[in-house]
Amino acid sequence: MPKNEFTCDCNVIHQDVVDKTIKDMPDEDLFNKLAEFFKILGDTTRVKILFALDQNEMCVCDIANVLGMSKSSISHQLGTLRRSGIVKCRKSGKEVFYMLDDEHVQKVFEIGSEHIEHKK
Amino acid sequence: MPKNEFTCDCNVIHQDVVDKTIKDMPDEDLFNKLAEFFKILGDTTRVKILFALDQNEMCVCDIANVLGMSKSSISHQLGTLRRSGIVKCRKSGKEVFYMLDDEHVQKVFEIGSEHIEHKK
DNA sequence: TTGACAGTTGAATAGTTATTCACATATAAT
DNA sequence: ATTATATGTGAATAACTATTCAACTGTCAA
Repeated sequence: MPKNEFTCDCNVIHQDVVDKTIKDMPDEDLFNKLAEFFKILGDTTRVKILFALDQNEMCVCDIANVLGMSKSSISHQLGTLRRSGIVKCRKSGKEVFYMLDDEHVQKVFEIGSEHIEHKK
Repeated sequence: MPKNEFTCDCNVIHQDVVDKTIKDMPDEDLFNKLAEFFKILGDTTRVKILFALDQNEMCVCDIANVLGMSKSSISHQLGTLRRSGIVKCRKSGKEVFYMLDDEHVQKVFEIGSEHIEHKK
């Protein structure tokens, strides 16, 4: 069994499994995008915002009040969520209404909740 | 409309929506656990490990070879995944085989992939 | 036009975290 | 016993990020 000295610091122990797994691994790009998506969901504030927006579209001040946080903080997070295509917004006078823009978020939340319930 | 000066820095604009949303918000604890779960999935290395383990149980060296990373780094990440109840392991001589311990991970991956495909 | 307010944004700070390094432990083989 | 190897782990570093702060834009009303 050859040592992969250029990629890692140990021998391949189960060559067949390693080869087959490497062959079946998707592109780096997919892994990066998947991780990015979950990273966005991996923050308590953003999870709360998304949960709230799943019930009603809301303006920044409303969300700030629901979460008990500053407008600025909420606005920063909404920017992050918008840039990643998870929420979208609609302007109306001085207010900006945010809403979900991704039906997958609800599903992922459901399954995440199942995971939590299961691990109790 | 009263100013919530102790919780945020702005007025409530849509009192009805805010009240209803606050009433329907789950416990802080659920949000924290959800965010924790997604945070675990929000790292390229861990996503790759989980994808690999979804195909075969593998020892640390195998995973290190598949990902082209150091044993130590992989071991640290496996520890994180194990502590969060997403993978489990089985010892066999000098080797430790890791495998998935959560059927929700596959489902969440599927939906995450759909999200990515959808956003192209 | 002036003031008030909704929202945005860049910089700074504080906290978190992934990887590396060095070392420790455990098991198997000689 | 000794050596080699498989894995684990604490500390350190570097990179990343959430929130705050201060300033700014845009819109409405007086």
